[in-house]
Amino acid sequence: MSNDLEQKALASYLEDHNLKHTKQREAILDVFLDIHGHITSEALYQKVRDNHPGIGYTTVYRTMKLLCDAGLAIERHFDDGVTRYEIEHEHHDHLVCVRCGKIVEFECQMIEKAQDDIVERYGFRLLRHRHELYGHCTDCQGREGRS
Amino acid sequence: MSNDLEQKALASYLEDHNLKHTKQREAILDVFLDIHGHITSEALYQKVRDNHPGIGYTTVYRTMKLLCDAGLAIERHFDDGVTRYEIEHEHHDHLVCVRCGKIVEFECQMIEKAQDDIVERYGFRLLRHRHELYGHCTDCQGREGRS
DNA sequence: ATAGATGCAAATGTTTTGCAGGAAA
DNA sequence: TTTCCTGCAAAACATTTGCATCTAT
Repeated sequence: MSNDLEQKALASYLEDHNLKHTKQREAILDVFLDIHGHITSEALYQKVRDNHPGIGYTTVYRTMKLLCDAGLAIERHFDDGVTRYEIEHEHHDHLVCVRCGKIVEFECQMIEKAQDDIVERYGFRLLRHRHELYGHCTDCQGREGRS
Repeated sequence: MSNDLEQKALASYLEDHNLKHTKQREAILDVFLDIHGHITSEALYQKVRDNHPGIGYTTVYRTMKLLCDAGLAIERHFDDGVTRYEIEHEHHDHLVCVRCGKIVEFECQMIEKAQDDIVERYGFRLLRHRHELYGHCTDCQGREGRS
């Protein structure tokens, strides 16, 4: 098992919450961790089935929600109505190529700071934000087509 | 008719595109313009029905898409999976209260500039962006509850 | 007369839920 | 042996589409 640390984190989350450690949960976490990047529910389900044919769609959905609660995954929603998951790591936002679907992560202190100022100006208490830039990546510029 | 300017814009858009000017389209635009703010498809449909009981859900959806194409409305998607529409006006982003649903518009040159820098750094060509800050508004801070 | 619009019902696509059977503690 | 999980099928939910009918031009 190559993702030992995360498997342990999952195990202790399950234990703490009186949930059960099942082979499905272990398998889904394992497949998910090997992806790196931003995977859709559908694609993740397919990958899971490759190695574990018995696992159902429902279990993948439920398990990914569990992994989010456990702090191992993050759910993302870009502009195409499909849920994507990524491995939880330090905060960042996204650049999305609307032609090839490439997703690049970025991080900008100046923007974070500006957000804080805005939130303060309006008297809000900030919980989270969502900042996505949509455009064409280097490879896709000059191309006519779509997707 | 209080929204004369926009009705004329609609009329000329329809004419230019060989589409027909119907009482439904006129009525929906009129109701929409009187809203100000960010209205969901559902709420808009209800409002439309108040004054025009015959109009169907489908027509509201189709007409709002038309109004977007005509540059009179903008479609927004926040984090709750429901489409909202607002009157097209100068560019801005949004602050959303996750308790009461209040939506506040903001605009920040510094952020816009920072975005351009990021996009350039990654070689992207920017088409649009989406920037939403989620939190609790002044009125909702200190409240326990939800929604 | 005819291209285009409407409204209903049915379809869609994604995610969630009910439930009976199955596995972990 | 009880509690929690699983997988299937069905439901949910917001939106879209097919189609027969109707209407603006």
